[in-house]
Amino acid sequence: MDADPVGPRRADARRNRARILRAALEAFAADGMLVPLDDIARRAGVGAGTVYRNFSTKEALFKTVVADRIERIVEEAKALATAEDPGGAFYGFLEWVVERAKFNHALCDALALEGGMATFDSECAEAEFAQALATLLANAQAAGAVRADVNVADVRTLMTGCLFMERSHRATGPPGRMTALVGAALRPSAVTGPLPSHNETLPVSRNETRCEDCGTPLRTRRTGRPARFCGPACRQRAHRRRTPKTG
Amino acid sequence: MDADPVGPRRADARRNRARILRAALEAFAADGMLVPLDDIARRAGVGAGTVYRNFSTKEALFKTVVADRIERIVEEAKALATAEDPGGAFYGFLEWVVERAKFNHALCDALALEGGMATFDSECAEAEFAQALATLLANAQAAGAVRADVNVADVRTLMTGCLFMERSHRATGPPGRMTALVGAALRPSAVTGPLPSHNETLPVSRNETRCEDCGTPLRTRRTGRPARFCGPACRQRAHRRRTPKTG
DNA sequence: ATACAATCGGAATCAACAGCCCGCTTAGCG
DNA sequence: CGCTAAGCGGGCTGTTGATTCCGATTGTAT
Repeated sequence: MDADPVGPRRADARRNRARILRAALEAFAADGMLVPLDDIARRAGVGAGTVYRNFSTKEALFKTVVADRIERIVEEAKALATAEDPGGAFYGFLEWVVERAKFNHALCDALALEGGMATFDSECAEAEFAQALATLLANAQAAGAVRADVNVADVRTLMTGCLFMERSHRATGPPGRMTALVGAALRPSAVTGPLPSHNETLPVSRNETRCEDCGTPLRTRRTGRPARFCGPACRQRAHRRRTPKTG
Repeated sequence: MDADPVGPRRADARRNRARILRAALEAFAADGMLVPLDDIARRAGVGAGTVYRNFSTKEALFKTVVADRIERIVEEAKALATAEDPGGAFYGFLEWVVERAKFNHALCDALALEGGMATFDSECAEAEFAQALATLLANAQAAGAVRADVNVADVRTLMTGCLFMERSHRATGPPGRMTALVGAALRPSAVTGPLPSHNETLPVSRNETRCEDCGTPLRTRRTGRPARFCGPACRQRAHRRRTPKTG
């Protein structure tokens, strides 16, 4: 899938591949997927062409680098799966992942990708990660350390959410604060009522299908442009609002 | 600051401005700041030049659109400031904002901007928002509905975090679930220990300054390339890991 | 040392976009 | 109606970044 020639014959080629991987690791960690490929090539001391002889696309390079890091995380999760204190293992793992990924822009980008990281490493790392996390969660729940009404998907989302929050909170608060708060939400003592569940499944498309003024869901319709308001009142209000103040 | 000619003389110009604003609202809501300006122009049925005659830059247009939405939110917050049930007002506001912004990519982009949304609307909307939120929070805390050890910055971050999570959780979970969880974390019953605070201030640069293998913080040093590992062991392990599998 | 094929490097190509410019249109006044 | 400047559209320019190409290098086997 990557079309990466992993075993080049010539020694210099093998050396170059390693330098590229090293440079990519640094560069992606610092700036995420947004680093120009040329920068990586320069840091590695090779030409752009050489990068492409090793990795079919920039994305393939990124995936390779990230998959490697994720494997490390999975390793850790597996190691914790048999810990004597399931609660501690679970919360510790959460904090560990966040703390570790916080400084790695690449990991953040990867973990935050639409639909989790399902697109990575031909689902292998993904599946392993989900499995390992599920085990940690189940153990912790069985031990009564985590409220019973959360599932793996919730935890996955919360994890990437913590990452996101820790990064944006860096300027205004101490590290780990957001993660600690989310951790508190997972403790059984935090249960104050039922969580929203899939009673009424209303799958919403990614695009706006709500009234622009009050947020009410709107029926889709084929009459040219989609409807934008749920009624004349909102259209009116929105219009007044949109009209230039001095008009 | 925007250099927007808000009151064009000619009727058609005024009409065009309105159409642009309308198109921008739709387009930004659907795809955030990443929509090409040409798309907005096309949706509005005008040329790109016309957009630029009304808004000095694409960003100015974006800010105008977003500031408007934020004003609405501030309005709501102010209205709730005197509610008879401060706790309900606070949590309700949180949910309302998330629910409302969830379907608006533009608002998400804006709220998540580095350093909150400080860059918006010449700090006016920003200041108002912070003020209104602080009031809601203080009231709720005074009423014992929110744990006392969180501050406005925390809540701001959590709010944008919920936004982020609700969006990425859309595929795997029911709406509002993440927000409900975070809400639980804010309830006094969730307090299980002290939150991390600014005891030891270790300001970390945005770039990687940690061991690439174990995550330990690294001293900066001026010897050419920055250090990448905290010791030979990690360097070794990382190297083994990085070497092509079949080599 | 020599030949030759694997590799290189980095210039060239291609595609997106933001923002600018200028000749053409047309609203609105007299 | 006819004039005139405000306003318009969309082609043009400049930049950035991914990916490709090919003549110049350089390991390596002999």
